[in-house]
Amino acid sequence: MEETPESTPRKRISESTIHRLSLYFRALSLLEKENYETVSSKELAKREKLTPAQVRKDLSFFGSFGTRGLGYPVTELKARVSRILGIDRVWRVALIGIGNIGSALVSYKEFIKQGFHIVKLFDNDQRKIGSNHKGIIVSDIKNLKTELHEDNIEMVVIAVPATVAQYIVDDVVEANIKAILNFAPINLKVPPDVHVRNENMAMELEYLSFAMVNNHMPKGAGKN
Amino acid sequence: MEETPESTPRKRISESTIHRLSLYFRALSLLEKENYETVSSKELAKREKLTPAQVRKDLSFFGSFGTRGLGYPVTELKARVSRILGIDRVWRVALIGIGNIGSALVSYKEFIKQGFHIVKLFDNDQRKIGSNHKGIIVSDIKNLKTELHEDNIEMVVIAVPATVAQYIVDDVVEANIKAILNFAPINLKVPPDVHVRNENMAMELEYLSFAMVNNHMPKGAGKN
DNA sequence: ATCTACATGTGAAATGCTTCACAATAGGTG
DNA sequence: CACCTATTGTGAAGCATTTCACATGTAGAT
Repeated sequence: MEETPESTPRKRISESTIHRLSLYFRALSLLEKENYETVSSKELAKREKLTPAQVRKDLSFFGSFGTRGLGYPVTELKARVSRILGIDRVWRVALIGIGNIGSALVSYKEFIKQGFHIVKLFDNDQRKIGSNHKGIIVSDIKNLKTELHEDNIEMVVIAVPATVAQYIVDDVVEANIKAILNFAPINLKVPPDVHVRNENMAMELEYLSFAMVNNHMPKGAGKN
Repeated sequence: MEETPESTPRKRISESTIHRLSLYFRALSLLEKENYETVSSKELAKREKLTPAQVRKDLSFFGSFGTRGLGYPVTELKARVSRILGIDRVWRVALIGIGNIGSALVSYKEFIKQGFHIVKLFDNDQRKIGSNHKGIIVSDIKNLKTELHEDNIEMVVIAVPATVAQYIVDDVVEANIKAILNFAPINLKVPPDVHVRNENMAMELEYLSFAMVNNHMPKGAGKN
């Protein structure tokens, strides 16, 4: 049979597909631990509450990784998915804002597991600057631009209050960073070539609230 | 002109619309602080990087809140959106797992602001049980079921390791809780009438990673 | 060698979501 | 009052995503 290497696809891949790739990755990691050699789209779908057709279609955007009658080879597919997601490498990440959220993220295991290494911390609070968090010394945010550059940072996580987030992002953008994960509940303005993803933890609680007061049935209810 | 009270709509509201309601709410809160009396769909859209048509369509699912030629009354629309989302009230929330993430969430301001009151904490670690976090004493997870019930908890936030999350959720479900926000990177199995929303912070970094290695243009790039 | 069971990969259909475009209408101006 | 500008609310069109359904292919059993 022919090798089909995963490749950058011609068509634009949807946001949902990319998010599902993350789900496949985590399911495959587990399957690998459980010593599965192959897995069907059906099983993969069941584990992440998706449909088999969706799993197959998602994967098919990137190549043809399975064997008819058998399914997908777990270890190999995991490697391919991690390659597609770009997490088959280490990313150098800086974290700005060592408050509640920031402190939690420094020790967040899932980041490390997936190659996101927080190697730099920034804050503006004199009591925090110079202190040590998990082996990293907190830098003064005044030196943001120069230090981001000197340390070859590729991604930045913003965990500062909404009121100052935009000013900080402006500096981050000037430091030529192209990927920002934002925890501040505000819409950041950046140039068109900078990627921003927002993490808004209250939003999902609001969704639950909405669902409760509107008897919104959970997705997939009544399918089993 | 006629009053159009917001009402539970006939059609199923999409997940994206609900999430955008959260964005409208936060934009309106800001506009209110800035003493705007009215706001157009155009301005609202600009502030949250959406399109005016989308704003109008989203709102129209719930009623007719604006005035042609003028826009929407800020304070009133905010009140209506918060009512639609069910955040015009207090929700009694329990938080399970007082690790990195859990500790951060106890002090997370956005929750309180929107009516999500964490009134109960649980952990299984003897060193943590009995300790005081922001005025709340950590309970033993052994008493989960009874205490959730006795304290009229309506929502639960799960911030425990993935390996034990399912066991805990089983108890939560038995305690008749219908809304769960899950921070563990695992797909929780629950009965069809229980709402689960997942918060996976690594997922958004993976998206950024994908975007970077695939020169995936940011959404909306080239529109300005 | 043939048959059966299983499962992928994929066009095409179905469904869902977003954007368009315009009638309706409010408010201001002369 | 007539007119002009601004902006909503909404069917309908356009576009995107999901699901269907089946041809294709593999492995194992007899």
